[in-house]
Amino acid sequence: MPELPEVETTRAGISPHIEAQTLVNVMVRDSRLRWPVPSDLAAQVEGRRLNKVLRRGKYLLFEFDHGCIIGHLGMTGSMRIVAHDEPCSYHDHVDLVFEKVTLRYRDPRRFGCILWQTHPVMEHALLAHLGPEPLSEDFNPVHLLKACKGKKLAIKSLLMDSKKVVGVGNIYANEALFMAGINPHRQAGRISAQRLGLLVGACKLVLTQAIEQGGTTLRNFVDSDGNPGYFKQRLQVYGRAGYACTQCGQPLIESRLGQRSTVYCKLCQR
DNA sequence: AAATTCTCCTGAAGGC
DNA sequence: TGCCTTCAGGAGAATT
Repeated sequence: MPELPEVETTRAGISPHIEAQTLVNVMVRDSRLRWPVPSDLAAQVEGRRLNKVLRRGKYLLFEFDHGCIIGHLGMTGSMRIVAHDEPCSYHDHVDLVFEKVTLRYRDPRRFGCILWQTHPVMEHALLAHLGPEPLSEDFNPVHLLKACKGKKLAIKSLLMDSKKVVGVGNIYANEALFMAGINPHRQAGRISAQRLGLLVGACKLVLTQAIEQGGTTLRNFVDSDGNPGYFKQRLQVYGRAGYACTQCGQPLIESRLGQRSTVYCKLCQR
């Protein structure tokens, strides 16, 4: 399930292969994604030169002079560079055919999207109200303290709210809260500034490490070359319910928080 | 306004 | 072996 590190791994993997190339053909085999692939997508971009592949949160932005293709991998999406004659298979919904290679979008569960936005791209409804990037200076203890002030919802839910900070999904929210020693169920407004500062640092560290490892492969995430990520070996709590806490040895607890699997140590996280 | 629940979807995993 | 049920979850939309 792609989170920010997986999306960044994808962006870094595909961009050198397609930047500065002309997009010669858009092939939509199945437009039924989270939102329909725009029927005018081909007309917008065919024959145009791709400038850069950017990322905002978990959105990939394929930037042309006049606008951007906005892509999201949802739960099970992936984008790979393939040869023009590579046979496609079930769930390979969209191909962006460039001069030298094809970018292939695959998404079995179809929770992702492929959209078009004429510049300025950040005015798109999906992008306009996003919080700061977690690895930027704008995500800092003061920002998080302000976001948490007076809030009664669980800190984990707040951390996963893209209006507060983008890119922190379920896996890394669990991991960051463990690293910071904070119980995921604790009300956001009832955490000291100092501990929120620790949490900011934990988010940055866990995301940075995951990017260095090429992301986390749980079920079917593969990067742009079809390789899995290796961060799974580093996970401390996610997927380890019932197993021993790496700090104190007590069995880790699993609970549900906003329909999300939440794993933590009752002793180490308060 | 804030918080919670619902919704989309398919493959994997577990039970019998 | 095979069919059935349950579960996973990104995040916007709908509801409380």
